[in-house]
Amino acid sequence: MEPGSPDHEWREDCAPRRVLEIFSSKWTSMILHVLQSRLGGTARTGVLLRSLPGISKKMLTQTLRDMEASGLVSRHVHGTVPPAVDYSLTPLGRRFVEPIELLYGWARDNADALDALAVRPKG
Amino acid sequence: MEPGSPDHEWREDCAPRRVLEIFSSKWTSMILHVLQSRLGGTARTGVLLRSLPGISKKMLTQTLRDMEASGLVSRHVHGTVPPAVDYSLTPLGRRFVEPIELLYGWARDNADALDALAVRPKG
DNA sequence: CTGAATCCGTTTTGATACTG
DNA sequence: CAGTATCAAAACGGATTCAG
Repeated sequence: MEPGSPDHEWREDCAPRRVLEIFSSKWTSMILHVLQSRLGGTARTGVLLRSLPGISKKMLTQTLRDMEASGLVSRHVHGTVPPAVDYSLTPLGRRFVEPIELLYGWARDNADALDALAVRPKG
Repeated sequence: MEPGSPDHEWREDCAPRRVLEIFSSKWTSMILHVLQSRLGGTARTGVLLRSLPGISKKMLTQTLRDMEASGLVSRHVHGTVPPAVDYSLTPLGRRFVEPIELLYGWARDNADALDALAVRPKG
């Protein structure tokens, strides 16, 4: 066989690679998941913060800003004291919940394979 | 309702987060995919390089080293001239191909949602 | 051909303290 | 409570050089 031809021409802007970009942002998919688990797909900042052990306030805000710019969530500010802000899934955001739940579902069903992974989470 | 309890206690070492680590490495899942598409789950360095437009030799080698340490691939050196090295999926690696194909399949079926994403790939 | 080892700059992530 | 500023560390990634 002539192995010369790169048949797996994965263009840099192909669909799978675009999806990967969502998962390559450390917190984006987890935020979408938490929002999805809430009635109305909405949660306040503090809820998100407490639902994601390990995230810092800065990364949460930063990631939410990026997600808003991408059209995945919408931001709602209530003019109250003390301040209250909540974030909701947009219709686009709701679509991306699907592959995320698919992936997380596989993970829960295959925890044993993950235990076999020789690499521990960072530490 | 008392909203005080963080019911979505996502421990930092839970299964979904462990899977995310694979996808948060830019090339890991793509390498697994290319290997899976080959008979025997094996490919030589040059094939991988040509199959993944945009990857550099350095990142390929580095990622493959990490994957070997994680137990996802095995490295085989042929004592020939010129040198020949190929990489194969381990049984563990084959398991992780499943969620990857799941995700890529969703991406291919939902390219329209990806087009709607306001954020373009980097450039 | 494979791939290790530099140097270097960019991007991402994160801890901490601070403002309204 | 929500968000910002600052500083630091880590990951990422290209270019180059060297070796088997």
